[in-house]
Amino acid sequence: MSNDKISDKRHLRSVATRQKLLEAAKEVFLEEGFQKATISQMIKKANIGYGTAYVHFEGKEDLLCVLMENVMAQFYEIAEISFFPKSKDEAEQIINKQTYSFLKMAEAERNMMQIFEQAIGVSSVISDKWKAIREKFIQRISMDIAYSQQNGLARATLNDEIVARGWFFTNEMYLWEIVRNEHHHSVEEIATTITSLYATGLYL
Amino acid sequence: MSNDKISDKRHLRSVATRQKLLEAAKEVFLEEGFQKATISQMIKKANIGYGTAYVHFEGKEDLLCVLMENVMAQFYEIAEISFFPKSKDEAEQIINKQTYSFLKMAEAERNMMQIFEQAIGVSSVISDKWKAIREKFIQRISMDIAYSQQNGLARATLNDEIVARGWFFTNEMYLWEIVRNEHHHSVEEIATTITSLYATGLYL
DNA sequence: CAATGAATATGACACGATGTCAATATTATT
DNA sequence: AATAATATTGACATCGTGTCATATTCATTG
Repeated sequence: MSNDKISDKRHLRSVATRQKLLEAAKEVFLEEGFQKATISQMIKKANIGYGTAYVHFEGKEDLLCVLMENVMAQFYEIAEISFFPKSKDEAEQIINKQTYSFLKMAEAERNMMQIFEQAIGVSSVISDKWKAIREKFIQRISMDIAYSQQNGLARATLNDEIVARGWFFTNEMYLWEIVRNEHHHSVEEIATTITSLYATGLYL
Repeated sequence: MSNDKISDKRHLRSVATRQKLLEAAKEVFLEEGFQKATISQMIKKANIGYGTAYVHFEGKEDLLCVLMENVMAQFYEIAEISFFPKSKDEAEQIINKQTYSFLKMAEAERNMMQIFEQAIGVSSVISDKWKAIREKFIQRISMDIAYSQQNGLARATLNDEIVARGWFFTNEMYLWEIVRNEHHHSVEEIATTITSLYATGLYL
């Protein structure tokens, strides 16, 4: 009766095993990568019964979704950065900051982002999660471009959505390069270079 | 003795079964997608013994590699388009043409490219094939940028490789959008818009 | 506090896909 | 005709998955 569920011993045990499994899953994912990782490995490492895993999660994908929740939330935060520039230079400055934050996520969360990238190629559930993030960014960027065009800062002849998608694509692909540690330049240099190219191309 | 292998009945039979399997594989891939497609299905459709498949190919991935050979060759051809502009306008024109050819491939080979994209996310062999194509393009674009910079046509302050990668990434992501039929604009409009943005940003 | 019921955990099982291999069949050569 | 080389075959072992009937643990009720 008191505290509803908190003091329910069964519920407490349930939460604990769920947590054990999540931690084991993270370890296995990081050791094996998404594809080679198996539920069986995670179950062994978590010291629970085989069937128990399926009580708490639907499978590998579901497990990873939960493990990536906080990272995905951070992306949504970055997408929300406000954008009301009064000049071309201010616009470039804001964009540069956003791009930098975006790419820095790749470094900060590299390990799990590597798993995430592998999973995107395999699991439609995970892929959809990332697509939602992508569309969120593109929608925001489109609005930013439209705002700049209405204020006479940006070339109005260009279709905002096409530009927004193209711009995000550059950012996204660099993100994955950095995640894979395959980038040959500093994140700062990449951010400033692509931002400069973009701002010069779009703004007047 | 005559014609070495052409008139070898055994060899002829071998080539025929290999071909039967390739054709069956293509059908199954297109019906089921890369992930759901199974070797067993292909074998059944080709009317050959189970083990026979593994004599000719190492597995699904290997099969798809062969099926994509001609498409991949076409990408390499597009990458080779010569680039010696004498003005900003001429540069934009050449770039637009190349981008258009590139994106048109997505439409022309949509069905198999869809399978290819799925496979890239799953198979490291296929993924490497695409990475090689990507690096080929980026290398060529880098050279083109350096050429323009040396001739005073393009902003020399920008790092050519960073710009080249960013530019190709935009192209590539649009390619996959078109492959998936998820683009909301005509290929022409996409090509001219992103080219205009790029050329304005890079050229003087 | 015993008994009943609900929530949780368990592992044996059936299924489907893969790749291998010893045996077989077909064709070439001697 | 015998032998060798090449190509084909399907049964088998293996592995990962997801389900489900059963068992266990805990809460509630009379």
